[in-house]
Amino acid sequence: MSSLTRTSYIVLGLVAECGPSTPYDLKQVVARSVGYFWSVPHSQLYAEPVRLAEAGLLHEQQEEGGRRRRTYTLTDAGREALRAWLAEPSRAPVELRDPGLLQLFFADHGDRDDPVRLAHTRLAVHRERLATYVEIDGHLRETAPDELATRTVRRGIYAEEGAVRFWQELLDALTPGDSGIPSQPA
Amino acid sequence: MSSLTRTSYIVLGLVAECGPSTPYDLKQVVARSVGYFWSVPHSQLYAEPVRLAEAGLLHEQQEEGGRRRRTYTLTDAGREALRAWLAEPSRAPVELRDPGLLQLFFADHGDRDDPVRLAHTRLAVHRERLATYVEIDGHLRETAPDELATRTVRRGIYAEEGAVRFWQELLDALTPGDSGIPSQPA
DNA sequence: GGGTACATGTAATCAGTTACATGATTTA
DNA sequence: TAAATCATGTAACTGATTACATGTACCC
Repeated sequence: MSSLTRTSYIVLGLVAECGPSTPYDLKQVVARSVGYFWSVPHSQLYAEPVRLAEAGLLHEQQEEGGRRRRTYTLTDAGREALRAWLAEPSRAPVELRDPGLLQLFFADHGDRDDPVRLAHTRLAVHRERLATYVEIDGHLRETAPDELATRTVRRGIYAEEGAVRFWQELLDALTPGDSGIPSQPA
Repeated sequence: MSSLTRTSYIVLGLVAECGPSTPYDLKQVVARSVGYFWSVPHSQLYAEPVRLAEAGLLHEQQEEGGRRRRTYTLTDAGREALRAWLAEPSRAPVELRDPGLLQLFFADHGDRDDPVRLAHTRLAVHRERLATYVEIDGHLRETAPDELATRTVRRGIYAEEGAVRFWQELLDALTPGDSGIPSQPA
């Protein structure tokens, strides 16, 4: 019964948000919300509610017939646990955990041209992600401009912009004068 | 013998970088380099080299007397594994995993004034981290301006700047007109 | 010479990942 | 009606976290 994990609060929060939910419901919601910045493998969305139910923070109800789906509801204790967590702002630092950055960090031990390819690859990844966020942002600004949760996507946008800037600068530094135009015109 | 993890490559990379190392050496190095963006608990720095040695990627040598410290060296196979990993740019996305952002995401289910306190707390955390990076950056620009690994700290700087911007904007939005100067001068 | 911090490791637990498995719908 | 995809779960493994434990050096 060790203290609750981040996953626990994600589940509690989502059940609070969405009302009674099955693990599959949670999976769906995660995939188009929190999952962008904090992924949870679907097997955890089956395992974690079981733990939370044991701890009395969720109520579990199982279908009689058919698939015997389990539906989870927030208990009062669960709601209280969520409030308590929210009331205590975390001081934990963000870890970037950027796989590309890791590869750059050790690039001295690879081949000469790895970093250029790395920068190209990473630029593509981040640009794609940035585009996704911008689109979501535009959509949310229309449909739910005031909600706090809506704001979170801006955090992603700034982060991706920083990443794009970083890799672009690296690329510029690594390919000096390479503008696509031959430097010695024939 | 499942495929190598990120931790594996961190260990391989650090041993490549630092030469023969004990787990404690690795712990020290991690704490003032990679650890800033990809932490590794020290117990892993004991466990992982054992696995890598079994896989033939590190060579293990144990002291005879005293503490019987174990020192690890890169084997040819290890060097090759590192090269191979570096040659294949990761396409995996970065996950922000910002605990504060998680709390903001679910803030609707907490108390009214949680978000303001959250923003203050997070601003402090990110400003502090930003200052650290700026200092490291200044130092590295003098001592090792060319190395690629040196560049990684800029990634951190941009990321922290984005974070500061985000939380500051949130704070501004939540405390409109609160400039420290009373709005109705007496 | 007693406390405190650094150095060095092990053990137990548990969360997370991966893989497997199968029933229900849709679609071609 | 076969194939593909969605829905719904379980099982096994293993890496990561936490806690424990002890030796050594330094400092007051």
